[in-house]
Amino acid sequence: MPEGHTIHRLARDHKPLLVGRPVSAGSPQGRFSTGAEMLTGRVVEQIEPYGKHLFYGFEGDVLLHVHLGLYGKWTVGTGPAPEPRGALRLRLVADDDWLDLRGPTACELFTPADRDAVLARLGPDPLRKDADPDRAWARICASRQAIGALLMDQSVLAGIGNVYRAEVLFRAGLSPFRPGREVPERIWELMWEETRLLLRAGVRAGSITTTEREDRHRRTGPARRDDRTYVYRRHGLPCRRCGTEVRTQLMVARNLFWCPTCQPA
DNA sequence: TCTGCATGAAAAA
DNA sequence: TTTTCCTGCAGAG
Repeated sequence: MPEGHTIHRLARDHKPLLVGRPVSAGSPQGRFSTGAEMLTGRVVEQIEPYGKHLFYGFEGDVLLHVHLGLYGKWTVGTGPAPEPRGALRLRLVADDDWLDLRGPTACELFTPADRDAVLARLGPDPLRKDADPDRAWARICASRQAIGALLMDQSVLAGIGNVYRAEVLFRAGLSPFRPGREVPERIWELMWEETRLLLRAGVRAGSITTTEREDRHRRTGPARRDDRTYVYRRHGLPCRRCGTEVRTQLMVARNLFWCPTCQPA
C-alpha cells in the first residue's frame, strides 16, 4: 500500500540487497531500456526515501527515481529470477538477488539536480529525522483550504495518502472540512505526533493499522474488511467510538471518510 | 470466475 | 476534468 510507510520500508529492505554491489539492469517491457543500460555495471551507493519518492544513488552521480503511484510494486527474490511475465518495467540483479518493478508512475534516470528539484517541492516527511514540522504548519495556518485537502498535498506534508489522511483526522477529532487557518496549533502539534507514530508503526508492520488493540476487538458493527482503521473505507458502518454512521465524500479526487460526531464541523 | 474499486500523481484534453 | 500507468483484492454470484 504505497503511502510513505511503504516507501521507507522498501528503502530499508532494499539496502542490504543493493548497496555496495554492482547491478545488472534490464527492462523486459522496454519502457526503461535506455535507463537500464545506463545502470548496468554501476555500484549502488545509497537508497534514500522521501515522502512517496525513492532515490537509488549509483556511482557516478547517476540516480534512479522511482514513484510507485497507485499500482507500482517491487517484488524481490533470491536465486534464479523467474521468466519475465507481463509488464516488467525494471529488473535489477545484484549477486544472487533480483528486484522486479512493475507499474510505477515514475521510473527514470535523475541527476542530483533533478532530485533536488523534486525535494524542493515536497513538504516535511514525518518519517525523516530531519523533518521540520514548522514548514508544514506555516502552510496550514495560512490557508483557507480544508485540512483534509492540505494533508493530501505533498508540498505541505510528504508521505501522507488517503488512508492516513482519514485516520489522522479521526484520531485528532478534527473535521476534514475545517480550513487550515482555523486549526488550533495544539491540534496540529497532536496531529504531527500522531502522524509520525502511525507512519512508524506502518514501516514496522509493513501495512497500515491505525486502531488501538482494544478498539480492534470492540466492534460496533459488522466489520466489512477488518479492524485496522477507524473510518477509512467504513462508509455506512457505525463509528467504532460512538456508533454514528461513517460518512464519505470526494475530496481532492479521493474518497474521504469521517465520523460527523467524533469530528464535528 | 467475474467485476469493480483501490494507497497517487502527472499528462492530456 | 479525464486518462493513464498496472496489479491485487474483496465481494458477488
